[in-house]
Amino acid sequence: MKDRVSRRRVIFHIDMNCFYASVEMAYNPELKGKPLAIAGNPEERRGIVVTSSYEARSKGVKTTMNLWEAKKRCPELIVMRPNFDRYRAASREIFKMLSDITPFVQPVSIDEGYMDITESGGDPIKTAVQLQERILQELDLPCSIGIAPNKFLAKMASDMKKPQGITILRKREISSKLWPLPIHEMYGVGEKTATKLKGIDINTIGDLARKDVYSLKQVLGINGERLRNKANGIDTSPVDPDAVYEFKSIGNSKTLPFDTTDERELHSLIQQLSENVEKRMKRKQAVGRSVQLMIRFHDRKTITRSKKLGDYIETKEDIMMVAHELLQKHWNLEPIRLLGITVQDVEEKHSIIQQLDLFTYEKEASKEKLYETIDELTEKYGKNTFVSWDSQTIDDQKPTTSFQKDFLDDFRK
DNA sequence: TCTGGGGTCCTAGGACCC
DNA sequence: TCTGGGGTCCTAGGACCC
Repeated sequence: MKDRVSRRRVIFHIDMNCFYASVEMAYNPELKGKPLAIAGNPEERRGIVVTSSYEARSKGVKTTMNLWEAKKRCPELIVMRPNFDRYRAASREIFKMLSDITPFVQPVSIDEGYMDITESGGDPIKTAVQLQERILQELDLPCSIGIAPNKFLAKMASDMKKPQGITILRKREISSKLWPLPIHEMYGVGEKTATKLKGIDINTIGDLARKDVYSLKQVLGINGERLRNKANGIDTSPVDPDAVYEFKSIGNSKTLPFDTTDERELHSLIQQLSENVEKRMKRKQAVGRSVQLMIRFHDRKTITRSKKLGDYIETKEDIMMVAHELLQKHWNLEPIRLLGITVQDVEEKHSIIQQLDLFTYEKEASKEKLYETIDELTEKYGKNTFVSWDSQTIDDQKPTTSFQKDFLDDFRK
C-alpha cells in the first residue's frame, strides 16, 4: 500500500458530460436531442449560461456566454434554472459507484473525480467500460473516462473523447497524443499563461515540454517548471480521498441587478450573504477565523479586503459585523456591481473543541482581574483577539465579534 | 445589453521577532 | 552611525478551474 505513489499507477479521471444539462434530460427525457442551456437567473439581465447540451453547443452556445447572446445564436434554445439538489443527488450516486470499485476516490467537483485503481485488480479497460455503462444504465448520464499513469495525464485523456469516451494515455504515447495539442488546451494553462507562452514561441504542449527550464522560469516563475514537468507526463501527486473534507473557505457573492451606491441596499445584501454563509457553515459544522469582503465596482475592478479574527466565528451576526466594518473602511463610494463575503481559515467544529475548552478555562480564570489593560489581555490571549482595540482599559471598548461581546459582558458584570 | 458564482493555490510585500 | 538575514504571520491580489 505504501508503494502506491512510487509504483507504476493506474489512474482514472471521470468527467461527466454536460453534467447539469444531462441531469435535466435524465429527469425529463423530452428534453433529449434539444438545445438546452442551464443558466443562472434567466429573468435577470445578467444571467449567463452555466452548461449547455451538445445540440446547443453546435449552434455556438458556450459556457459563461450571456443569455441574450446565446438566444441570438440559438433562438430555439430552452433555458432552465439550475436545480442544484438534483445535481448533488446525482453526484452522490455517481461517487457511490466509483467507491464500489476502490476506496481511493478523490472528488474534485460535483461532476468530476479521480480514482486510483492500481490495487483493484482486473483489466482497467474492462473496469472503465463497466463503470461507464453502469452510470448510463442506472442514472441515464453520459461520462468520459481517461486512463493514465497519473492524474494529469488521466485528466488530459478524459478530455480527448466526448461524450461517452474512454481514452488511454500511456507514457509512450505522450509525444503522439499529447504534444500536438495547442498550449491553451493544457490543464493548468489559462488565458494569461497561454499568452505569455506564445510570447516565447510556445504554441503546443510539445513546445512546452522541450523548452529549457531557465527561460520558462523567467516567464512563469516556479510554475513554469511545474508545467514543463506535466507536459513531459510527470506528475506524482497522489489521489487523495480526504482532500474533499479539507475545505478552507465558504463564501457567497451576488451581482446586483443594477450597480448601486445605496447604502441600505448594500447592507441588506450583506445581511443576505451572511445568512447564506452561516447556513452553509452550519451544514458543514464549520467555524472560521477570518472574513473577506469582495467588492466589484461598476467598471469590474475588483478588490478584496479581509480581516483575521482572534477567535472562531460561526454566526451571521459576527460575519455581518466584520463585513460591515470592512465595507465602511474600504469603500470609496463608487457604484458597486457585486459584493461577496467569504469566511476563511475554516475548520470543522470538532477539530477545535480542545482549543476552545482551553480558551474558556483561561477566560474564566481571568475574570478575577477586572481592570486589566488591553495590552495585558493581548499578551494572554494572543495578538489578534483584540486586534481592533486600542491600548486602553477595557471599559470603553466596542466589540466586533460575539466572542469580544461575551468577553466584555463578563468583565463588566 | 458583455462577462455568475463556487472554490484552490501561489506570490509578494510589510510587520515583527530573534 | 548604519545595518544582515531568517522565519512567521497577515493582507492583497493574480491565475486557474468547474
